Amino acid sequence: MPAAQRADARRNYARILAVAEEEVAAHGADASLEQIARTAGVGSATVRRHFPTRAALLEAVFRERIEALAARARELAGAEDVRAALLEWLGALTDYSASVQGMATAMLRNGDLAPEHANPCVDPLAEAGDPLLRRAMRAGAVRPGVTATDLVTLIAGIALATEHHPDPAAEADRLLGLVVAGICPPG
Amino acid sequence: MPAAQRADARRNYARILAVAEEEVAAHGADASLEQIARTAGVGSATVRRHFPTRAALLEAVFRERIEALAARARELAGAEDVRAALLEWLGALTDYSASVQGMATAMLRNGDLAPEHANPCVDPLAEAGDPLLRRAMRAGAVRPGVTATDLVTLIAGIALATEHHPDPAAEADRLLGLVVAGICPPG
DNA sequence: TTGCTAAGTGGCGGGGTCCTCCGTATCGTA
DNA sequence: TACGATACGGAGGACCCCGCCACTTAGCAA
Repeated sequence: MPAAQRADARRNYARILAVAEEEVAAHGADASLEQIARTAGVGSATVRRHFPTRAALLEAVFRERIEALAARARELAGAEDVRAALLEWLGALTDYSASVQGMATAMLRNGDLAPEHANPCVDPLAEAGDPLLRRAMRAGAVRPGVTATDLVTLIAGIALATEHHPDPAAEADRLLGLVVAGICPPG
Repeated sequence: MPAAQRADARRNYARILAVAEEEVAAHGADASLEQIARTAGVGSATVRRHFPTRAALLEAVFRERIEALAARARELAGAEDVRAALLEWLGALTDYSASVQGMATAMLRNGDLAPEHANPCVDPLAEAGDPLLRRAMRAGAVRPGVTATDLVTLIAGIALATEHHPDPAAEADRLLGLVVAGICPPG
């Protein structure tokens, strides 16, 4: 039995995904599925067959990048300076979320109606960042009560909030700095 | 010369605005203009005539509330404890942004294509919060480099990021707490 | 090589939205 | 009351999402 999909199906999947990447990069998370189908040279039904929901497509589009960010977190988990390691990772996450169209939206828009049921974008990132965060907390470099999901959520929020800024990445970085340091000083 | 609009125009404006408030409260910032027109018993062109863009409609919908929040800021500007005053205002802003559908979106989606050209929702809030912030900074209660626009933007981002949470207002408050205190402790 | 079968495809139609145009009804005034 | 400017609303075009269904084609088996 052919457990795997047919060859043409796999080919179409790849074509659609490639086109979707460009289209999302150009028009954000609200890119037209119809347009993607047209550019990929397939019927719109075929797009829907491979990606039942818009969230599924966005997840696929950003999967590689998310995996790369997760890998970066694992690398940094062995760094000497735990605080610097965490901050570097947060910075990388912020840069990417703020500079790539649709990324932040994909993280925050819970495609399915599940209230908090494993967001396929936030979850892997939070899971990958968790060890980094725990190490930093154990070293006293992070205030207690903070979770990895909090950090990812905050960064996604910052990215969304700076989307219309002239230089989103720079502004997002600046805001991240404020959040890390806190609005109110030590005293 | 009738500088003012006609009586029926004023009536329609009010009807549309009232319906829009309900509709936005129910379906968020993406509420259907067509549906609003239908419920208000007017043609869709009439809606567009009074509110040329969706942003204009959202601004009108939230105008009163924004004004109320600005008034609260002016009240608090005379409070004894400057730090507490600022925090209370930020809390009020967060509560409202996170618990009312469409508010955060209205603040962040720059309707017109102007890059940073006076957002009619963020601007009045930032302006109203500015004295509060300045007083707090002068008293050393707030880290330098923070602007009122930063605060409003951050809160809007938090509100958007917690939109799909079971209890958005509570979660937003918690995240605001993290941001105020900072991720990294005093050391 | 040649059928055969089921996986895969794509076009079509329905329902919805946004937006613009333009003939018409209505208000306020002379 | 009659007129002119103001405001209205429906029609129509463009786009989009979505589900259905008849058709094509890949891949296995004889």
